[in-house]
Amino acid sequence: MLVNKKIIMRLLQYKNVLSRLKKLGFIKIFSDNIADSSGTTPAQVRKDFSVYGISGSKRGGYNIDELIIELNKILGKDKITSVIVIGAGNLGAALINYKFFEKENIKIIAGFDIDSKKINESAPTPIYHLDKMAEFIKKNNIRIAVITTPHIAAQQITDTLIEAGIKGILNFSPAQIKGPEEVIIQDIHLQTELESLIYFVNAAKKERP
Amino acid sequence: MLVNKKIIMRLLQYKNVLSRLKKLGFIKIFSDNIADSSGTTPAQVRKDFSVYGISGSKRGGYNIDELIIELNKILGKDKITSVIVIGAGNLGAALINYKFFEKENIKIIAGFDIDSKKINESAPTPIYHLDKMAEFIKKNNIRIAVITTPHIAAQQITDTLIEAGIKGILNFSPAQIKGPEEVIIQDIHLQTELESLIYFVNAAKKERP
DNA sequence: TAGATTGTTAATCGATTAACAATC
DNA sequence: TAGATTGTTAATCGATTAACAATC
Repeated sequence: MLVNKKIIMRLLQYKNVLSRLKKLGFIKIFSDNIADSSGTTPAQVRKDFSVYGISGSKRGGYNIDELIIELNKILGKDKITSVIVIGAGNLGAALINYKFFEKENIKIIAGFDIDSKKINESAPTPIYHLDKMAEFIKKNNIRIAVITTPHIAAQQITDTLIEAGIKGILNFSPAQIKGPEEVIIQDIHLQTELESLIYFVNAAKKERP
Repeated sequence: MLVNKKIIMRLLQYKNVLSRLKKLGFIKIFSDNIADSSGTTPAQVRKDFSVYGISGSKRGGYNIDELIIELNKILGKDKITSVIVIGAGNLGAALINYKFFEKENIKIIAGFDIDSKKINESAPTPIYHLDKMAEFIKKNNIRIAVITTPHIAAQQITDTLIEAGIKGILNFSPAQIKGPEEVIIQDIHLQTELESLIYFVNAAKKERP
């Protein structure tokens, strides 16, 4: 499944970077500029564009408005996607209140938790009890869920989510959750990311003390 | 730099998975078990072990205790690493209060923010004003920082961090921050991750509607 | 024009997978 | 022993990079 995740991640990154460069007043842009502000190389940028049939003008670079439109078309960023968050602990609550998503047509419309202290059905983004999750997904036709629960709960919640119709899961729990092939599961292991950073810093220190 | 990030991420994952399997009572373990609970393949597990000189016994698999010890040795998980978090907004506050790190010898010892409302120097993990950051880093010999500030502030904070002695940065801001080659910068683009998940779910829907 | 940049092909590089001999 | 699993080599696969002709 994740065959071309890397290229899609880069295209999304280009799109996000271009919006910012546009705000700064850029009208024309070169593969070199894009690469620099996306953390990749000009050759990579041109290659990615080539694969998806995006072309600029030789010598003149790319028109930033046209580029953004083309990327948005490829990336299907035309309609709003509703997302729910399972687990309203520290991380879950943070994501629920994260403002950056809405700009990109992503709307977190509800949170769910098993702890009655966390529940607040009248908040701007309501937090419901886990019991109401399956029904909510079906009623609102939700396809995407974010899991921020502890390890122990993750697989059971995954099963319920998929049963109710969820097709994509962003998993922040350390659990290796499993589902049928057609459901897409992407993991973000915060702990492992931080551990690997520490590893490489220590390794570099050993090399040149 | 990130040459072998993938293999280190997997070794860390194995280690984390093994601790859990140990708690479940496993004494011997096979590459097959490890692969299954880490989301990889048995061949990959054996290959990774082979690269780092870890061996088990043919037919008998691996002794879980010995394996954990070897992995911890390779991964340098013997001493506690202190980490600071810059930005005490939703995400920053969540990470500061995230309990899962401490088990892995990672201690978040302070947060920093520019907003005086966020400051609380007497909290269990104190939040200081940004002005005190450089001095704090030097005084406490901090090497690792996590950035959760908005885009606009990220590069300037990065410069200050590096100037003060930080060697590794985990960057949650959407900015492409830059530093000297010897400083390790790892990005986690939450927005892009979620967008890519949505992309693939939509793409799959088109394939089989 | 001269110089710079695109677009694409071919070469390289590295990581994963397959396969299987060794052996417990 | 027979069967299962490791450890390692070779084959495959895919992604990145280099190079350069086309051309604005």
